[in-house]
Amino acid sequence: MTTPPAALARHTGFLLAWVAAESSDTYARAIGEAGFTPTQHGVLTLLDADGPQVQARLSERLDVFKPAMVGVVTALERAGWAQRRPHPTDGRAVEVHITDRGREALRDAYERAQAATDDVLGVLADDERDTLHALLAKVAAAR
Amino acid sequence: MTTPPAALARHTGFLLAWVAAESSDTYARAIGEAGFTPTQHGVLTLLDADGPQVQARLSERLDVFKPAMVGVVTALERAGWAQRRPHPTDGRAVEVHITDRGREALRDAYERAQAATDDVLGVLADDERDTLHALLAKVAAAR
DNA sequence: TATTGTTATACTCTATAACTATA
DNA sequence: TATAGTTATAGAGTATAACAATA
Repeated sequence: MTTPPAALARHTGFLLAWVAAESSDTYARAIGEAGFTPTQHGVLTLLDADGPQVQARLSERLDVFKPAMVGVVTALERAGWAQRRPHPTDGRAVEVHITDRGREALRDAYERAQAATDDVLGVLADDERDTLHALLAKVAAAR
Repeated sequence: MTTPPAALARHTGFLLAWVAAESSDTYARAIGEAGFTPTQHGVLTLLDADGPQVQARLSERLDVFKPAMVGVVTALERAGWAQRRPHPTDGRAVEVHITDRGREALRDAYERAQAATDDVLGVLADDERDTLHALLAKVAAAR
C-alpha cells in the first residue's frame, strides 16, 4: 500500500493504526536484521533498563501470554543474550538476566531501530516530532 | 496491560504502536457490536465513499490479500450490506456495490467508532487532537 | 487454594500456490 | 502471456486448558 484512502484517513483512529503499522513493519525489519523479533527486543530492553525479572512479570508488562514468553526467553538464552537463573527465594520462579552480549546486541538493534523510526517520521520537523511524542505519551499515560 | 513500561515509552515508534494497539482494540470492539470486523468496515467505507469497486482494487487499497478479500465480501453479501454484480465490460471481474442496508449499518458503526476514539483520545484537548491528526496525516501522506 | 513455568492444543490471521475463466 | 476471482493449504501468532512443583 502506498498511501491511505482519503475516506478512511479522515478518522484519527484509522490514521493512528495505519501509521503505526508502517512504523511497526519498518521497525520489525530493522531489528530483524539484528536478529531480534519485536517481543525479544522488548524483553531484553526491559531487562537492560530495570534489571533481572521473573517471567511472569515480563509477560504482564509486555502483555504477552505466559506460554509464549517461554519460547521468547528460550530463544534469547540460545542466542546468548539472556540467562535463566533460579529465583533466590521463590523456588517456583525463574529470574531472567541480560548478558553482556545481550547488551551489545541491544546497542546494535537500538541504532537500527532509530534509523527505522527516522525513515518513517523523517518528514516531521524536530519540534513536530517532539509534539507527536508528547501527545502519544499523554494518551498512553491516561490508560 | 495498564500503561507502557517507561524504558520502552522513550521510543516514539513504540509509543505509536502501543497507542495504536489500544485504539485498534477499542475500535474493533465498538464496530464489532455493530456486526463488523475491521476489514469489513474498511471495505464498506470505501464502497460508500468512492462507489462500486472491483475486488482487486479493494484488496490493493486496504492492503488485504486477494484470497482474504473473497471471504470479506462474501460476509458483507450475506449480511445484506453489499452485492456482487458482474463487471459491465470485464468478464473476469466482479463489481462490489454497497446496499441501502449497508449504508445504515455504516452509520451505526460510525457512531460507535467515534465513541471508541473519544474513549482513547479523550484525554487530549480539541486542539491537541487536531494537532495529532495533522501530524499523523503528514506522516501518512509522505509514504 | 493460588501461582510459576511448562507442555499440548486449538484457533485465528496471514501468506503462498495453483486453478478457471477471461483478457 | 497476464489478470480477476477463487479454492486449498501452509504457516505464524495468539489464546486456552491442564499439569508439576512450590508457595
